[in-house]
Amino acid sequence: MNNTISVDCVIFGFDFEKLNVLLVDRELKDENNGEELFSDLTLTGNHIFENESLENAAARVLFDLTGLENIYLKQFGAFCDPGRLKRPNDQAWLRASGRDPESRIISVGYYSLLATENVTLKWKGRNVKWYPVSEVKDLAFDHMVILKSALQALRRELLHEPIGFELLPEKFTLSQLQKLYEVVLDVELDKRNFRKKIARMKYLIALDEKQKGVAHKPARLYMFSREVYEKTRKEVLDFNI
Amino acid sequence: MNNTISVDCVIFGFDFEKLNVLLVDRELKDENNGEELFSDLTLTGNHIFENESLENAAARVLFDLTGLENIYLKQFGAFCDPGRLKRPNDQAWLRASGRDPESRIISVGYYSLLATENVTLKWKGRNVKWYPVSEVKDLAFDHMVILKSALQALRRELLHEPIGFELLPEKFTLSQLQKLYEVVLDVELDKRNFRKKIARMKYLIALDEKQKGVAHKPARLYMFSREVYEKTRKEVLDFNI
DNA sequence: CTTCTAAGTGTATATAATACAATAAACGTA
DNA sequence: TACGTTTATTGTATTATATACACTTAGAAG
Repeated sequence: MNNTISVDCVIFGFDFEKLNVLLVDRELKDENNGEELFSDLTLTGNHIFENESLENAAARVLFDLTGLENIYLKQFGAFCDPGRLKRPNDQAWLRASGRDPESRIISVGYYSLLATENVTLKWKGRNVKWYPVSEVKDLAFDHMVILKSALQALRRELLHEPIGFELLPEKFTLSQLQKLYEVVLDVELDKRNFRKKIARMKYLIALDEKQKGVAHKPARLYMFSREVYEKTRKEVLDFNI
Repeated sequence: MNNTISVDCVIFGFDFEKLNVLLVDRELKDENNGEELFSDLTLTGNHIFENESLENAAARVLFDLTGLENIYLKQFGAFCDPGRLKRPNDQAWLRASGRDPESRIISVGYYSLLATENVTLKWKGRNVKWYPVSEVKDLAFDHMVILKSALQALRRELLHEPIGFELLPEKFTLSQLQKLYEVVLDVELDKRNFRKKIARMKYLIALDEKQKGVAHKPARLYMFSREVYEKTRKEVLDFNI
């Protein structure tokens, strides 16, 4: 019973319109006739090596898939699916792939945040694509449970920590930031009230720079200052029971 | 390489004065001369059985230790300590106990909440005691990291969900509830403002019953109604960035 | 009946949340 | 070059919540 622990990465990307998640189309074809045995979607995961930290394993999975390093990664839970690999589709895949059916017991979930704009993905031959989170209906194994848990954790985090910037390019407009909150939290926000609120975040730096090439009044660009954030961060203790 | 996954339970108890945690004094004596080889403190943990869910394993650890069931349990993280069992004290224990030094890689942390008043603990021969959280300075393995993480998770949770009641007996006074918040969050709260705030929680039910045997004006007793909570729970979405 | 102790309660002020609409800047096109 | 289209930007009035603060009351003990 080897390799009982894996990490699964829920890689979120924002494209200014919707929240996406990176999924692997795990299609498998018959070696003889090329017939597609089945096709389904999974999160990206991998086993952890001996003497490798969980965090490292997650970063490795992300790097292997995208070639990106120093990406925001947050652990959001450990999962064990008693019914894992028990579903017909998964069993078919097991038979076809020759994997050990008992090879995965526990998986530790990490979500990571990317601006899709920033990413030129190196797929290394795997069939990987962005899918709008709102349209993902079914995933292999218990990955749907894991995805929902990741989304819940992301929402929670977004409400209390300045992690939205991880989903945006370095320079962004306030409307883009607002849209990000609206999309992730699935709410509509008033433009003026939103700006009043974020005006209090000192770590949001207004640049002397504007959007270019847009067919309307160009928006001012802003950036996030981690330095200012670290300095002005007060111990968050709202006591809003 | 078997049994690579364990759960560790951080068992919090509240005694109306301070927050306590249940720790095992892992003292080990020489079989020949009865000399104490060392003594240190650990959280309570155990390996997970095959085909056992993480949640079940945590509940089992709690039950084995205390004889209690249906206790509030919350997963707060997965940990892997690369330096685990590398410290001199832990190595001494390893040699003395004859355990496999590689036997634990990952541990999944759960915290549980108890009113110490409610508990008559069945130690099953183990050397287990309540320790004030604020006085715990050093634990074996990476258990100090895990305890700090549990406390952080508990604080976060306490601010947003009605879990404080899990740390109180069924009937309690408002002053006890306030003290609980003060102790766990390490703040001082104004009595009147606190009561104004919790007056909004409909699931806090005032009973027609008072404290007895106290040498001052007796306080009214309250209880928590899970039913009312479930019904009146609005999707918490403060958008307090 | 006096003392001791913690329980219980209200008001004024400051801060934050919400609801709501007109003007400005860039581009494309007639 | 005037006009239409599109999104950016800004303020005020109202309501709700947060905070600061001190006296009276009920029971027990002596």
